[in-house]
Amino acid sequence: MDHVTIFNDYVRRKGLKNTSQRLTILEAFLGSKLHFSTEDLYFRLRKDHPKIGYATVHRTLKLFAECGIASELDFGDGQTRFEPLNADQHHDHLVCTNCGLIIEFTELQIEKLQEQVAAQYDFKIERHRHELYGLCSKCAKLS
Amino acid sequence: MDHVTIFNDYVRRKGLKNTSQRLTILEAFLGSKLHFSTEDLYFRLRKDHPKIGYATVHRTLKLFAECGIASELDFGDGQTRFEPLNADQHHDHLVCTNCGLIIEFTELQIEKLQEQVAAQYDFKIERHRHELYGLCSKCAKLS
DNA sequence: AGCTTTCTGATTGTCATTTTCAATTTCTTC
DNA sequence: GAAGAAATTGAAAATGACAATCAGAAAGCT
Repeated sequence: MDHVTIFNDYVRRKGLKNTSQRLTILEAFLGSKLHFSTEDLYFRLRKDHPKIGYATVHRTLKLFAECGIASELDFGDGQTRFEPLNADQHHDHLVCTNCGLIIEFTELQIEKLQEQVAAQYDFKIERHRHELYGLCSKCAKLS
Repeated sequence: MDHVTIFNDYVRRKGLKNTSQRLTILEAFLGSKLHFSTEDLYFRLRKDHPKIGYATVHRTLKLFAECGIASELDFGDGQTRFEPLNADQHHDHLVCTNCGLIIEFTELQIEKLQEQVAAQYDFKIERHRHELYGLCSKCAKLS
């Protein structure tokens, strides 16, 4: 089931409406580079769709997160970022504190160990956040 | 070396001053329950020290983080929390999304795997954030 | 004690995000 | 297709945590 279908189902189920803005934002969202902020997407949309307001972009991205096709990222710089979410493959992030580069990584061992930790405390994990902050290869060499 | 000594050394080294407010806040900080916000500590101090302002509490907690006796926690609810930091033992957190309970955990295996992931990308980790969100034992039973 | 520097606390500023609200659009039901 | 109820939009204002400002107060060196 692709992102568009999931979104449409969600809209129908919740009694929401299909608007041209939502469709436009959805397309831009899917065709976007990863890890963008509301502002990023707003300015990108502005070229072809100058009438779409910031609030609408913001509300629609929250809607995407709600229905499970986007995940919200918070790298602690005061800006929420979004990325399209694929149900089947989870990943976490390395964040360069110097140049802002973001690398995605997958480590199944860590995921398993997390589950073990949670089990130890009789805790039911809904989601997690795992980010490694530091210097990327290039920035480490410069300093 | 205890927290008070570290702080005093830092103050001396940086040419800062020892004030009664800083001492008061340091004592409250060390005697505090874990994972509190600036606001929490401010209101707690207010009972015995009504003259200490919010800004001073805020600046002093940042100072603690700077000199390494506190760590700043961000659980994504829009409030920065603080906890006294012990140099020798790192831990991460389980956060109950229902009741707000916070459990600390340590898992050396995960720390090691993190290092391996970083090495793979030639990345130099400065710090990390690892949080598991979900339902604690009690809240899982209620729902 | 005098003097320079830092600190304090009330207030104001900042900035991303969220809410408001009137006008518009969607979508069901005749 | 038109009418009406309900949701949506976009501009603007509100919110809220955090950071900065600044005049008066305190610290600490000589």
